[in-house]
Amino acid sequence: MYRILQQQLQAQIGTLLKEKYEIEIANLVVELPPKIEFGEMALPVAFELAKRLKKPPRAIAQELQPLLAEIPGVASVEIAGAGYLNVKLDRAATAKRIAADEHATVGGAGFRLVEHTSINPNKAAHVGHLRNAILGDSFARMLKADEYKPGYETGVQNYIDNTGVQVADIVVAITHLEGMKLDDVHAWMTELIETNTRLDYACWDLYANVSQWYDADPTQSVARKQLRLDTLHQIEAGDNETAEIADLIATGVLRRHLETMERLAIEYDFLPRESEILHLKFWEAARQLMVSKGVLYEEAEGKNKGCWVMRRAGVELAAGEVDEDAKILIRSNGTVTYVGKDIAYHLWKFGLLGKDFGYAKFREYPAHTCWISTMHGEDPHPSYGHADAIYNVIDSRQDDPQTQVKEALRALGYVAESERYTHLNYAFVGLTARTAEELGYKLSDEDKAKNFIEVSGRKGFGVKADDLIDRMIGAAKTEVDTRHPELDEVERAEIADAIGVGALRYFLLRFTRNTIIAFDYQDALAFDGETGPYAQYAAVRAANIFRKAGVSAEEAIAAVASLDLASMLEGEEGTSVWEVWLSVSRVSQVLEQAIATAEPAMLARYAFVLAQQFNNFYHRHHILNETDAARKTLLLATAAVARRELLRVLGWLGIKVPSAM
RNA sequence: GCGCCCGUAGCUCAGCUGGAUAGAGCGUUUGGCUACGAACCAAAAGGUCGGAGGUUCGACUCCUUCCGGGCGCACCA
Repeated sequence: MYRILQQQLQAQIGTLLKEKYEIEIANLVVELPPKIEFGEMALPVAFELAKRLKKPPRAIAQELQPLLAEIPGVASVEIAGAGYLNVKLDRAATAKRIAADEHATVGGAGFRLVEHTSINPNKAAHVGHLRNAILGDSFARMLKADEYKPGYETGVQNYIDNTGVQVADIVVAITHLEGMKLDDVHAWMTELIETNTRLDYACWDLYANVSQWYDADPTQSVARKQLRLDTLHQIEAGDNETAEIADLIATGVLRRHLETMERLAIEYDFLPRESEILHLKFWEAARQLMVSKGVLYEEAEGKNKGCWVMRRAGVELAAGEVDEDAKILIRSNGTVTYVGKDIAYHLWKFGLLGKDFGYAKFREYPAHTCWISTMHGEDPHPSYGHADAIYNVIDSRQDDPQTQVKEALRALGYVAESERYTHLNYAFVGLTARTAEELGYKLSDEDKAKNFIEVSGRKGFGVKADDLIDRMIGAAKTEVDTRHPELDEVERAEIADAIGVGALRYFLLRFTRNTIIAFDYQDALAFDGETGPYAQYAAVRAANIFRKAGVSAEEAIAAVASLDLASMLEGEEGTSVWEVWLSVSRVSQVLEQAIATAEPAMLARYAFVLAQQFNNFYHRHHILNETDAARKTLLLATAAVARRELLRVLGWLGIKVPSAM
């Protein structure tokens, strides 16, 4: 609702400036004043015009003032300070429009492909992977079509590098350190299932072991590295026992990852795998395209002689100069590099490759199917390689290669596509010294002095995702058990689940993307203050009011339409109620901004502000004891709209509200 | 060496395209539960926004430079 009025104001000023002064301003600032007494919207436009019109800002403001007051919904316009135009809204009329759920819509048509999670399927997921998945899942929820975003179509994919070195490492561990053959691997995996042991956890330790083993004996390290390389090549080639073992392990670990993520309400539509990108010869198609357009060329001189390379973004060369910094896509031995394969994959995402995966069903979620890539798929099947815009949730340490892929698209002439290619990057997750020591890691004095300790899969050092989820839910369960002994075990467990997951999701979302998170168990397990449970609690309290009042939230909201609100929203008491409505009205504005900046943290913070606003209101106005019937109706409706929007925003963040807390 | 990111209260972080007295949470001190359940609310203390210049009517925000910290720059994926 706020956004609608804001847009109207901007449009009105725009035409006014054109008619009166023949001036156009690209970005008309309409902001929230620092204090509610100044009104609901403030325009510093007069300052900007002062110089161009050679008039004092106050005089300009005076000329604009009466014209703005004519906008429907605007109660008055005042001039403040040196020339601010402060707009006061018609509170009663605006509140009724909010109650009727009038709001600006966000977004537009087109298919948006969000890729996130993308964990190497060779060991358990850790807290850094959770940041990726929660960020990606929340962003996908923000984009997904609903009444706020009628146009958006989305697909969520999780890229699986099942033929990379990390999988090769785990295969070396299994075949050489553990001495297993294919049959043994089958037996081992069956045993793990029977003893209820997590495969990805077993691999976590094996991976750490083999990583140390490569360099444990200096006389052997060359041979052991060669073994790793040979293993990798066998896996890439396929159709052999090593590749079969790799597939068994990678698929088993992948299933575990999906289970872990489903605990956090994270689901996927499609799992494209590296093995199909190789075997369906995506790269060959991309290579031909790039060569034909002159983007990929063979280097004849310098250190990269004999390689096929691509120019980096923004590089200008004089005639005859050798581009030593060019990105190598094909090595002199003829093999393709990672960025090369990634370019092929991204051409597919935009439907520019002329090839598609085979699709097979892989996992059934309660409401939909998750598909996986195969050579020869099932029919009928969906297809995801036709995106209008893509969002890749990838660690910012991958900024460089991501830029190369984008540059390749641009150089090939797909400029529009490269502009709709968003690398949704984020800083990594480290551990605080306290948490690192708690996990049994011995720290040097140098480490202790740092703000964070880096996790290391090769050392087997980090916080495993399932361990963290277990502890979050466990801590919530302890609280629920003492607070609600009257509820049965199943219900208590459900509530603890919602709280633990809500706390975890909020904890990893509240930081903006480029903030390095130093993960600390103590901070994550806090359920007070700016946390997920705080926001959930506000929604639960609101729901309790309606249960006791004997009316539904919907009825409470509907009752506002026939109420004379004007006097009830003025004065100190009225303003404290109005402030809740004003906060509530900003949903689409915040959502729009959060999508534009790809920053779910903005919505997370807004959810907290809404909850805070509600809690404040809740203490100040005792709704059920209110004797004035009209006032009680307004207070009930206030709680109802606050709850409605809080639920909406928490839904975009993937945070459920439990039945009780 | 080159590129990108960060430096805001004791701690952890917000601060949207430059706008009014720089905001939260935690922690500290104090007050509030026979309640719409205190996973809450209220109040207080706490800041030369890393330093120095500059642009501007106006700078936490833009530019330059310096200091401090992080990450990335391979015929690894």
